[in-house]
Amino acid sequence: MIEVVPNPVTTVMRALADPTRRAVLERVFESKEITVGELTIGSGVTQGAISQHLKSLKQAGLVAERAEGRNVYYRAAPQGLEPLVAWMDHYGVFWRERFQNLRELLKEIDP
Amino acid sequence: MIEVVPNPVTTVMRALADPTRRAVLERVFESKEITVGELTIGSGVTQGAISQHLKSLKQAGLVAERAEGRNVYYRAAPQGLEPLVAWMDHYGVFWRERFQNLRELLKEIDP
DNA sequence: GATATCGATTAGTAGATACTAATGCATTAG
DNA sequence: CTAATGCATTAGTATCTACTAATCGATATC
Repeated sequence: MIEVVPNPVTTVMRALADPTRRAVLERVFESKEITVGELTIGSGVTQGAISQHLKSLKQAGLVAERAEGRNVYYRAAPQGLEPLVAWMDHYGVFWRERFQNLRELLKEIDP
Repeated sequence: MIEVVPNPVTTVMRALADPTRRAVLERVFESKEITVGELTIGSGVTQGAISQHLKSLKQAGLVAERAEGRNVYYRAAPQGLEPLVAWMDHYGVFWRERFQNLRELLKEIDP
């Protein structure tokens, strides 16, 4: 089954399917902004590999970038996860399972 | 970065990353129960391929099976998506984005 | 019992993908 | 101006993956 241009769900899922890449994304999510060099440290792979992963993540719409001098700062783009949320939503799993948590959360935020 | 046994998030994401396999899962989700033969029809791939995809999905905990005679009936196992939900939950994306929808949904269910 | 059907499994293959090492291009520092 | 740093990109490689075609075991049908 050929998809000439993969649909957004596929793109996002594929981006998240690799543990190294997901680890990169998680670090981006946890920091307000982070450079490629910082991401490389402790990643276990080379700087080139990190740049490649960031490219995938950017294409998937999961991160955004800002160049400043010779550094490039990456930041999270959580809207990129929307296709995934929509997919799960459609298959119903979500609300039913998380219902209780939800209710509590709503109370906390707006009692 | 080696993961001898891939963690559950990776397993689930990988299972969902392939469009053909995801299409199979979607059909399982939409039917109460469905056989391998039925899934093969209109899938665009061979019966062998479908069996292989079902194996992945089963390993990911996304489907369950029941043999009856020479047929095997597959059904959805939505709890298999829990690792994905948990992952998204942890990175916060979920609630913030869906907040409005949520609120409405809650009202409908329990006004 | 012989034959057909269902589904899993296997071997083989083409293409994808995650990585490294090397290089190139800016930008900053000396 | 020259050297060093930060990041992207490229070419090359090993491994993984999605598929087919073929086969096998089990169950059902004739």
